[in-house]
Amino acid sequence: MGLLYFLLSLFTELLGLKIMEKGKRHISLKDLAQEIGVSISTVSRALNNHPDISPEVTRKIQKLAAEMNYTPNPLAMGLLKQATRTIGVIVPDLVTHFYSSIISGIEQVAEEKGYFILIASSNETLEKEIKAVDNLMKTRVEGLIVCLSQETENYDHFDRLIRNNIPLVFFDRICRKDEVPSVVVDDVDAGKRITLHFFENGFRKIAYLAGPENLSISQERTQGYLAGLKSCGLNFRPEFLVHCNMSSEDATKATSQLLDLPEKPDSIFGINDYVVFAAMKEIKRRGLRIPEDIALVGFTDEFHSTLVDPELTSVTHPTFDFGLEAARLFFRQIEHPETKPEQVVLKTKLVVRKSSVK
Amino acid sequence: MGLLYFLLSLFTELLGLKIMEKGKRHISLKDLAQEIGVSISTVSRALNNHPDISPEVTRKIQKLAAEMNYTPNPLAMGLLKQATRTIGVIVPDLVTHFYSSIISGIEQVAEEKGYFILIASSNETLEKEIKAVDNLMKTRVEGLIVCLSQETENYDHFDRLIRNNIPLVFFDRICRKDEVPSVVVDDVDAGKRITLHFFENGFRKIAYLAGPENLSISQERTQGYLAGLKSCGLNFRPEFLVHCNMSSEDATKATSQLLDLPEKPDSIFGINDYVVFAAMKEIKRRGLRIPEDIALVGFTDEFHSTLVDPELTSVTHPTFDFGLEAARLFFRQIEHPETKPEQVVLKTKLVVRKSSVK
DNA sequence: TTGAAAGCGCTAACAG
DNA sequence: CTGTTAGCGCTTTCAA
Repeated sequence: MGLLYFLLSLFTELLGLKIMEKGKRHISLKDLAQEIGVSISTVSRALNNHPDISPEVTRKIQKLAAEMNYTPNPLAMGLLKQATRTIGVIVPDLVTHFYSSIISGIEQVAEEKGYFILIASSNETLEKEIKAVDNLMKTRVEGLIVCLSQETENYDHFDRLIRNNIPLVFFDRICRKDEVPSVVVDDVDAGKRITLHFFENGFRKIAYLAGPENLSISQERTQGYLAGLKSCGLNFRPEFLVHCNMSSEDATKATSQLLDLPEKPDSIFGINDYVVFAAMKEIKRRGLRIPEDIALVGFTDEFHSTLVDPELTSVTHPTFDFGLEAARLFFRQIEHPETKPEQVVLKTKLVVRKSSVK
Repeated sequence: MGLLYFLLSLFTELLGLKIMEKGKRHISLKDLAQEIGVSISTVSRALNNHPDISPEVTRKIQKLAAEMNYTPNPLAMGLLKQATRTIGVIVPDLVTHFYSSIISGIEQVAEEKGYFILIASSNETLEKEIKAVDNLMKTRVEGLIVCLSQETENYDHFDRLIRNNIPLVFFDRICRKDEVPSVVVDDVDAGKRITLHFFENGFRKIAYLAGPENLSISQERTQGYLAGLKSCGLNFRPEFLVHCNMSSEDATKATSQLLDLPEKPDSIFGINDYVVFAAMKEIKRRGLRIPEDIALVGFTDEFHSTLVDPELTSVTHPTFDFGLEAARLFFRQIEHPETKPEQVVLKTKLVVRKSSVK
């Protein structure tokens, strides 16, 4: 470390700077002002290219600022402007490609607008979701972009935000549809399309591993499932609709339940990656073949669908666009607070692979 | 929204509060002071349980603060204390379970200490890594916990931090070993163990899909690989050591290269999830069987190892502990700035599954 | 026991 | 063209 200090002081001397003592982490306007011998406001103006300041002074100040790599203190700016230029994002988990990709989309728009995003995971629990909301609000994010946890049935923690006019956007798993802008996919349509796809490929005993009943996506896809059955002229069998949560364990149990039925289904679709993969493992564990004995379709991402054997037919989301749209809705609120809540519906794609075609 | 406003005003009235106008997002000490009719400093002291303030006043103020759910403005605190209680974390990607889990570990310690973490992804590129460092420093994080991107060979952006005594911790993929505390695993040992494992199971033509040459983990595991070969009495064949980056595409190409050799390897181990899964796909695509024709071992997480077919023998990291240790090293720097940089080495585990046993 | 004032870094209205 | 001042929310001397 001695060497480093030597280098530092050398560097300081070369620039002929008075300040920049050891340990000084950040340069302030005051530092620059003292260095040059003008007032703080002159420095501030110069850096903001205020026309009042003489060109040479401006140049000189900007040069020094660059050399000392001055960056405005966001805390001071935040305090002053009462705006932190930070968005909080809450997702059910960070491992799933789905959310990571959405976050990238949000990030892109945020960056264009000069905003940062603070990411928090609810780990699919209501408790952590509430905590995340509280923590993010404590840090004075300007608003939140959220995908509900699987447990969330009570919305008090969001109602508080709505009451205070704090910008909020829901995506995928949503609530308070009329008060909060949201981005979703055509879940009803997706559920229906899967059902039709099974039917067209000769499957008649179609089962659905739905997620928690409280989730909007579960409900909508169930609607699609029912509509699909109807339009195929198939009867709905209650025992073929099983709810489970988004964990491997629970999904395995639910799959078992289906496979233990006196009359087994010949095809299953599941609501998310964990559910589908768990189903696949359980089916294989029992020595059943996919798709010959049981066909399988899921909602997953490209990468994992083609990783497993057989490759999985699945509904893929336009995840990146999901993020883009969510961020856009967010900034619409920031920039035009009076805009009415809008819901953006994106299209999904059913990508057919081996797991569902005999 | 009309209803919500009504409820808000009702709520306000019930509490008999003068302030809390529409649109007021956050309560300040000033608000509380005005409400009660004391000075700001009295409120501040009361909330900090300063002994000077009379018990009744203290109680009254604390009650009001709770009712109006006052939370101190972290921007103001940060400005004042010159400490944001925020840590920046930079990982190569967010999709891999490995990093998500490490982040959880970091988060746990951070939370205990009352710190927040800001997560950024380098997307395995140097460019985004540098940007992430700059952005995080701009937001005045107190320091960084970093896993290098695969491209990082130049460390200027970190040297700047080191020069300024900004707390820094590297994990897994590290550099500046003597100046910066770090957490790694016994990579040499892991590489050696895999090689021995292959040997013990009858494989003699052992190949290694190494990552980028500049990465510490690549180098160390290569050492282990070489040591392993030696202790088995096998000769090192240069054509069996192939470098590739951490993408599926590149890994597929590298695998092809191995499989195109006049004398193919009978076993391969790869450095990370993407590499291993790409290798698996390519091996299968060519109609080769695993493990009969080619055995496969990788560094992956539990979840994905058991997802694929055949289940994958792999080295798993104690990811959560990784995060815990990294965070601890970080706080050691915050709390005892003079401590010498320390390197923590964690143990890996070789979990044997079907992909490597005939 | 409490209040007034300064200062953390910054901008903007107001003076010169 | 440039400096002075006030204030964003908070803690902490210093005064009373």
